[in-house]
Amino acid sequence: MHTRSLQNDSLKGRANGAPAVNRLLDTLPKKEYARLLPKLKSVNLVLGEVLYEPGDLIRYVYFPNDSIVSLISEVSGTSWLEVGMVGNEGVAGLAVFMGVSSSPTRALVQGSGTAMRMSSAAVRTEANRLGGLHDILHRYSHSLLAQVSQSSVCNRFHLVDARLARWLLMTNDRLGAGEFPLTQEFLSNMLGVRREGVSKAASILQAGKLIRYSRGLITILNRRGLEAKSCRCYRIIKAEADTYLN
Amino acid sequence: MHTRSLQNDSLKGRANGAPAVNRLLDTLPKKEYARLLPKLKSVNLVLGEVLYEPGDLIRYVYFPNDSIVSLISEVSGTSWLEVGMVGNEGVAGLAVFMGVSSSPTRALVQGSGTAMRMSSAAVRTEANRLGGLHDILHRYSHSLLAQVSQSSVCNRFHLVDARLARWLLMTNDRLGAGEFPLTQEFLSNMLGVRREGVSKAASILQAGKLIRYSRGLITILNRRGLEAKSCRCYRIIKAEADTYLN
DNA sequence: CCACATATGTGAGGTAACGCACTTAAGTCT
DNA sequence: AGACTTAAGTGCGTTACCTCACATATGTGG
Repeated sequence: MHTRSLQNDSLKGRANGAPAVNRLLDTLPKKEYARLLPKLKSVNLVLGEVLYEPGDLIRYVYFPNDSIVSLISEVSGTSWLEVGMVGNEGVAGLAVFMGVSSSPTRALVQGSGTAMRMSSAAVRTEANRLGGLHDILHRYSHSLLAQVSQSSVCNRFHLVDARLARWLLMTNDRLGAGEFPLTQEFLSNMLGVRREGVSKAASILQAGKLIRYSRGLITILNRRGLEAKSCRCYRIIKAEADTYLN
Repeated sequence: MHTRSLQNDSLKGRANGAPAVNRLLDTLPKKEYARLLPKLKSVNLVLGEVLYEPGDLIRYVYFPNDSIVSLISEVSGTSWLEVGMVGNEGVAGLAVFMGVSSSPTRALVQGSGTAMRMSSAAVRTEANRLGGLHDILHRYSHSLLAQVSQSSVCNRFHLVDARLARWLLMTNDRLGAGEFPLTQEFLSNMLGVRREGVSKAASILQAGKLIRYSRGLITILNRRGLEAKSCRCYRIIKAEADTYLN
């Protein structure tokens, strides 16, 4: 739809100079990681890029470092909703590990950055080998299911400004940066509300000095405040994502 | 909350005399099934029974035959929402297979019937053995994630009567029976709407001669009509659940 | 600098669902 | 039979969000 080319300032606003690494891969024993390394390739993901469409053969699986991938579902051709968010705590393309070659959701790059890419064939091989990667992918699967479940509840019950706050916090956690390019139009597809609804919600957050935004660039001014404004879902999802990594 | 004891007429209204079996276990090669059999025990699940609470240690994993288990999430102490439904196409307690000992959702028996029960310890052993069960549980994980994702979208966008129609169809598919005991109060917790909302939606369906209900007993009168009334989400979820079983 | 595209703000009218307070109906218990 | 409990229907004011139709910015390219 709008896979528009976007700014190449993906590193702008990075919180610190430390290179972000995929935390899931980072849990692996050195030996196992060394074995996987030849199969991993670092790639740049750009905002708006589609990694795979629903039903498409998934060619690669992506372990984000400082990028973010949104898993989104379509409804009736016009509306969209993000059902899951994947950052350095996880992997996009889990279906392949599960022995399925496609996914019913679309994987859309929602935050520019780098990711480690592995071919689906290599992932399938790894899926048939017990060990560290196998185990951590299992635990991540559970974590992702928990995230999607909690988001489902959140999308059903909570007000748009609270959900926007949660979403910004989750993005901030994964992107590392406190400033990122995102239009309200884009956000409306993530939250499953009209653009005008995002406008209103964003105004509320800006009025509270929690964020600042202008023409597709959002800056987080007050994380604490955002956490207070967001629903408990943020903490619940974060807790689940943090603990599975041990 | 209301774990009220319920009627023992769980077999009433069964569509046909054929004993329902868990389709997931049914895909296993005879040899593997024979190996698992000693670890499986047939148990009766009764409407309202809680198999595990959020955070609880999960002791057993359940492969429903003709029973149904709802996975539900709590919001702010008062509201509930079903995030997933498990029948003979799946298993309740997948977290154990994923190497996690508890789940953030509550597993509530939503349709009485039998299930095959396996201890968590046995499941953990099986999880570390590649083979048929391992593979099918992988594919089921993907299917469940798809279901939860699609439900999330559905809960966000679709009208209560369409969602009720979908829910009744999904229950009908899993329970086999065209008649089942369920109060509107119970349904309101599944759909995440007020009891009055269920009352209104159910009236609409009854006015269209699609269902009949009275004091906690619902009868499906016109499946075709229900399918027309429900949103496309029903077909999408069903397709995903049917194909993963090959 | 000016046209133009894109991003955002706003207001009016509509609606599905909520919250609340009831009533009505259908079983159950003694 | 009568009291009681539980299930379900109804009406009303409120609300968050939607739909639609604009107005107003803020960049960008010729």
